[in-house]
Amino acid sequence: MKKDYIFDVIKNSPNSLTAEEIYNNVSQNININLSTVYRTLNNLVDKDLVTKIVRQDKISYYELADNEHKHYLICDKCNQAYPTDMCDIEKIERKIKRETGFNITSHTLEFHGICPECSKNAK
Amino acid sequence: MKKDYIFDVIKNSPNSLTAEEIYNNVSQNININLSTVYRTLNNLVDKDLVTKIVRQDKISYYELADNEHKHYLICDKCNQAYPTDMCDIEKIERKIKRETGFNITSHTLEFHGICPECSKNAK
DNA sequence: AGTGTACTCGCAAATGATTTGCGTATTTTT
DNA sequence: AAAAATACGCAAATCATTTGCGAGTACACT
Repeated sequence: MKKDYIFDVIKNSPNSLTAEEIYNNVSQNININLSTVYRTLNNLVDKDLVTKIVRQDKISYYELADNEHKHYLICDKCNQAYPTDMCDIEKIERKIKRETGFNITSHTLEFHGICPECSKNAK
Repeated sequence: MKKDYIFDVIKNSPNSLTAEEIYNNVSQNININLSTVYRTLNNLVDKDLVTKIVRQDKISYYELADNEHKHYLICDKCNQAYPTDMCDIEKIERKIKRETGFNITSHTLEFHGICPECSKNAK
């Protein structure tokens, strides 16, 4: 099953990948079609094995699902996403709920900037 | 100039609008083409007169630019975006910078849930 | 008024990520 | 092994957005 190849790539990647990156990677080993990658990815997401992340650039990124609540530091130079678990938004959420009555179920947070690596290279 | 019609719609709208909503609105008064709307919108964004907001649904929303730093409470029922200025992320940003060296220049934050209105209607 | 330059627009076609229909293969169930 | 269910490739469809091009319009300078 090609699903296994796709899932393996995701499991072995330290960072989130686009469907195309996954496709390129898997293609090195077997014949596969991009639509199969997308279909499989949606499948894995439905089964909560993989998390789909929609970033501001309108491209979706996929990574191994884990229960940790994470956010990303996205470097505007190299476009890499670095996960961080620092997130004290719960307080803000409580405050909003208290003051507006809006019942928050989730949030997305994305930081943009320049990663240490790119800062270094810029010099 | 059709730009004025477009800018007017944005100015007079209490909430952010999609390109299509703007197109529909302007179309009631004058003949206009969707591509003109998009072109004009990009123009206004470049001039910092209008802010473009990319939401998780991959559709862009446009609203009058103001210098206030805002975030949105997005209702998953009615899909309306309610701005909020509650945002204490600066602390988190400082912490991240201190601990990772990542130089953050901006962030995006989006809350999802059910707005009071929809909560009420659900009953 | 005449000419040149620069926008402004409409239209149709292109884009690019993602999805879908459909027919064929492959696997799983009985 | 036959039937039922999935998986897959391929080509075409989607959908928001962009772009090329050609015509129309405005402004500037002589």
